Amino acid sequence: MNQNNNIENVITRFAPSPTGFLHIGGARTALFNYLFAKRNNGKFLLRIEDTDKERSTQEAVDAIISGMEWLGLKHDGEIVYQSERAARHAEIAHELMVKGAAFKCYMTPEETEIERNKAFAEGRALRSPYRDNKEDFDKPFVVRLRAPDPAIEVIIDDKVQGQVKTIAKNLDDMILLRTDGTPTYMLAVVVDDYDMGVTYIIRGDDHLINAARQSVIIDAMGWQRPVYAHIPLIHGEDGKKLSKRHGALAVNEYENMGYLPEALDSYLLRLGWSHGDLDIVDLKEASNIFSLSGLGKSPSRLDFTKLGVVNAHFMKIADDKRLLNLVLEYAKNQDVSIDENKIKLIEPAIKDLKERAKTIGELLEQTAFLRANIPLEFNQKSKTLVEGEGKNVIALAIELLNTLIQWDRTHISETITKIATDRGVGLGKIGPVIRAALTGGLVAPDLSATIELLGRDETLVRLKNALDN
RNA sequence: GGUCCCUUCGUCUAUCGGUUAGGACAUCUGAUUUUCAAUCAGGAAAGACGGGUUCGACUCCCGUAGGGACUGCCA
Repeated sequence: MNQNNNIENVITRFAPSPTGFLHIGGARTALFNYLFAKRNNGKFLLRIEDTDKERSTQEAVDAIISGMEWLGLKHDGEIVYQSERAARHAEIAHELMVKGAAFKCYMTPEETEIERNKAFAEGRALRSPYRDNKEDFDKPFVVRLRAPDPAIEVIIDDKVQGQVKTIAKNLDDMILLRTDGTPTYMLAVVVDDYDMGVTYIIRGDDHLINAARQSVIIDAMGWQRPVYAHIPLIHGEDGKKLSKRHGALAVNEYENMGYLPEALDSYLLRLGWSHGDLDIVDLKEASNIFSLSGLGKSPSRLDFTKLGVVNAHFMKIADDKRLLNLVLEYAKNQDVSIDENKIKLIEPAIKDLKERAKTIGELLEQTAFLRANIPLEFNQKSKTLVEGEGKNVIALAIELLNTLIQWDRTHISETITKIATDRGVGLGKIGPVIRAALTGGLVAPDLSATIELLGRDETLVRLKNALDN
């Protein structure tokens, strides 16, 4: 890629509030911010927006951090905790008051409610009766932003949404400092983004109107506005808002379901972003080509079938040892115990089995034929196959395989063909019988591969057992 | 209620006024076949609706319908 195409001085951030796990929508937002920073050799910062002490929890903070780690979205620098910056936020609020851009509002909650209803009825945003008051009272107060005159147009140039105009009558005198003097989100984001040097803000379009509100603060302070890119939200499979009903919101649930992080990254990337006909793109490649112009304006739906396909792709190219460990871990979570000698059987088989599985869970299922114990449980079909005439086939198989010198699928395949030839029948008569004897009906790879993977000892034991059955 | 955003095959999307509207997944058909997959070949499948602008609109404008967001001393 042409490094000269870099945009200078790119600093992005992901700023989740720790009120729950890292969900799929947040993960995508983080991903876009990460990629945009990487593409431009910039920085990707992480800030925890924990100004709401009631709802923020340490567990949520941990979940977000571990979720991002799992996805491979490493942030630069130290994590900024918004709650630790309250004094700085208050300082700016006071500066805004000095500039006349903010004021003390003494409305009680009841009075506010009445004003709000009035504004609602008039089709405009809340304005405080104290917005022009200069007098100090000995009463509890909040600090509000003095919204621009009603007729003024606040314009946001958004990289995704284009130019979005908001008429100021729809902008409220929003609260900057609560009665207890603590900052609200609206103030905190602006101050933190400024202090952190954030130049590009990529976030959900539920914040689109907030950009207008926040720009009022930025302008009042005489700061430079960041570049905005408001991306559409992700919807559930039914096209409705993503909610718990759709299940699987938290990224760690995807991990538990047996998806690979690089697959989730790749899938999420294509939800709302495109680059011509490119489909499956890994993080490394995306880091070279990601651009804001590839972002779409319309919301997209989650599609687990497609996620499965993408996951299958990444499983095929994943390291076998890593997959083995993931399978073992998955099995443990499912209370499936696998003893050492079975693991020895599974390890070399991963290479073949991963070609046939969409998830780690399916990969575990694929190992079932290896994990089966003697005597095998035969399903109805295989039971019939290993009886009667089938016994002769099995007997011959035992004889030939027993003396086979090179135990690999090529030679095994030759042996099976020989059995068919010896008995004067087609492979179709032989294969199913041996397969039934070896697996009892469980799914398995190609027959010769199955035999190779089972190994000589296990193969012969299973065949003899089927014979004695 | 008000303001803002969105609308191309079932799904993710390409198209940046002129294309037989392309790709991927799913689906269907065929090939392969020793289970289940995988794989290969081929098919069907779309511009929400109604007006404009233009020689020409998926593309630009307006309206309608549908979906979404915001409208907190939450973020």
